[in-house]
Amino acid sequence: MRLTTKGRYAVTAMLDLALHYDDGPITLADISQRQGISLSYLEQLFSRLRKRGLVDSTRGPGGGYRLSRNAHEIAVADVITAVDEKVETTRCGGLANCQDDQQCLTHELWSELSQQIYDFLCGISLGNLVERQGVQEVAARQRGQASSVSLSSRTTEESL
Amino acid sequence: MRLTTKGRYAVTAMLDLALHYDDGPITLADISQRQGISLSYLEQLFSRLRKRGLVDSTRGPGGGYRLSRNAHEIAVADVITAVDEKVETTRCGGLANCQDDQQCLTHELWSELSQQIYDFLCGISLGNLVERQGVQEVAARQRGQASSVSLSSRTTEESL
DNA sequence: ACAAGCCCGAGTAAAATAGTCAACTATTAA
DNA sequence: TTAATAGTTGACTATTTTACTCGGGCTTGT
Repeated sequence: MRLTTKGRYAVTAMLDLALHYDDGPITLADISQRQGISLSYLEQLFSRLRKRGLVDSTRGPGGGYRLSRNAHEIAVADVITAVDEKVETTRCGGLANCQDDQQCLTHELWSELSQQIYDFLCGISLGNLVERQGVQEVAARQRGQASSVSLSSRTTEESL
Repeated sequence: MRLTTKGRYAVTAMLDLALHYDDGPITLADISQRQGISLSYLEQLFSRLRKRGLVDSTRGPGGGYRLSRNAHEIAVADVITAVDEKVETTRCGGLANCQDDQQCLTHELWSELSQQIYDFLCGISLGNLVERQGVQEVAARQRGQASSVSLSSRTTEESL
């Protein structure tokens, strides 16, 4: 299946956006610092998120990103499929041509698993996550430490 | 998450073993031909399956592999975890040290997903699969075509 | 004008995957 | 006792994917 750091980062970043929804447009630099994701990589991810209509962007100073709709209307599955191509466990990508142009012995199994995963991720929205105790705790911690480490050469601060 | 062709091949091969349980020990060459998996690769996989006690082996002519216990007592999850290391979706491998030695914002989510997947794969045994209509059909097809294509340089037949 | 910030595409190093190969050892049939 | 069958092991390798970086644009507020 396709569930990599790309998808994980995207969900984390989107959740960050959800948590700071009231603060107006959020810059990628902010997310980068809070979540420890490189700015360049975030740009790449948000390009896709924007194309899929999950976020709106504002350019220029004071600009940034914000969720395009209510956090409860954005499922984790939406975010992942926006950046990764698929949530699929079959080799053939659901085409059932796995073996000599015919369905392999375990095709059905992987199809079901894919569906299972997809359903699970569809059932959880960013809004759900925001409400969670655990998430709140981590978010509070992140507010505490004023973004100590800078990892990207492109972060705003010239700490080197 | 870790769900690759390695795991898929292993399940397919084990299912083949389950389907041909009554035929006595099954050689890897047989599985290779029926399922289109290279012999060398199967060797690697079965080495692990044996170490995990999922199959018993007999050496020498007439030898081969067989399931170590009833197909209903072997879950798909057992097979996958035997060859792949983990069924885990978190980056940190469940250690919760994802960000600065502390749990990242989405750690909980991926943990739950992992559990979800694991539960699903635990709930399905090789025995369950054998009983399925779809699997029966594919198995019948495989019996029909007397293993037309040989893909490995190491297959027994000297068809070249 | 200029700086903040988004936008975009190409390029790349490292890691993981999917597999190969060769040289064993054990067992059985002839 | 010899030859053939089949499992056993471990090292090695090509390919693919991942996870990025880089450099340059374009927009817009001040």
